[in-house]
Amino acid sequence: MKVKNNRLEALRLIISSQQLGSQDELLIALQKEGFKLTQATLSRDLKQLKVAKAASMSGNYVYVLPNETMYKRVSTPNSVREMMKVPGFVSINFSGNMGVIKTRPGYASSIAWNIDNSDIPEIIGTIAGDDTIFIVIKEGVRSQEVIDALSDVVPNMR
Amino acid sequence: MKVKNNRLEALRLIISSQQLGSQDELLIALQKEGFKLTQATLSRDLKQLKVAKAASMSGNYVYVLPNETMYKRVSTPNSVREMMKVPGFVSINFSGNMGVIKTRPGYASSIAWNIDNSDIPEIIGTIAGDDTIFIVIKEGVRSQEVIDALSDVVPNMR
DNA sequence: AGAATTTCTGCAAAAATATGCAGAAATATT
DNA sequence: AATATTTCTGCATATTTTTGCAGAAATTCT
Repeated sequence: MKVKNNRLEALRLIISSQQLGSQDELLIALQKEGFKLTQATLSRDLKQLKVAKAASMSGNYVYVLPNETMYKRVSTPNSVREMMKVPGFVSINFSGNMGVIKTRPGYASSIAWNIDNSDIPEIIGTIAGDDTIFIVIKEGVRSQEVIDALSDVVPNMR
Repeated sequence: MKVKNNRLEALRLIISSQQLGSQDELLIALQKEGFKLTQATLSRDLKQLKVAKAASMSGNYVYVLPNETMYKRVSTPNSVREMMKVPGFVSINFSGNMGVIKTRPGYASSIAWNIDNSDIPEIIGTIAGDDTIFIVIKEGVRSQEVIDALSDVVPNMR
């Protein structure tokens, strides 16, 4: 849907450049750009973009774009959490039979080496760049199984 | 003021370890810790801590702690697009949930950087060699949607 | 193309959040 | 210690945000 995507993109641009503090303000800014929508739709757009509202230095509220960091949680009994403790590890996400690990710059190949040399049957192979690792997962294996296997097998991952 | 500072600290801890989605939930968590306060006060505490509420991956809302990055603003609304004006794009093709971008030699990492930093929700990660970029596409997203999103940030895409 | 299915959106109402005000509590001043 | 000053908080209410629902628009399937 072309219109909506454009609108989301515009919204992102608006938020990344201006300090607006209510949905009404955002709404007006969007309408100034030629988009026609209600506050309800805007609320949904914001939810989809994961835009957050926080207090600013100046004592007002501002809408802010999301980033990795803000979703980090500590001490949850989740194995992904455990993996966060690996030096350089940033995040892991899945799509279909692929997994993508994000690392701090320079860490990808070292982490990928650990994975390769752990003989995890759920993983067919990996390829590493500087801060990203691609993982190809065996057909029919669920992502949670991969996460479990990774946090179990890979040495010094926790 | 001892009590308030302790409360703010506790609030921070709670938010950094749990995923709570409304002030009432936070309120309950705080009360479980022995703090006595109303929603109004909590609202003020959150404002002071600059805690933000954003959508989570799971479709709910979560309160998140602030970080530097989220207050960054760019000078002109179009600067993102400006930054993307990098020559070198050659072609793009898809297979399953993967995309492959061919570039002129040496341009891949620069274009991939632009893609990564434009926060395109349809793309969960990229990896770049010298003249090739691999892209992993979010589950359920069609290739045309990716092209649409990319054409905003990669010049000469179509 | 036409039907079936999915996504999107406005409306209206519910739910959640922010805030003016006045008194309470804490801190500073004399 | 008493008084003045600043900070904090609850109450009640205004404001803002979210959402169920039903129809519209778009997309996918036959």
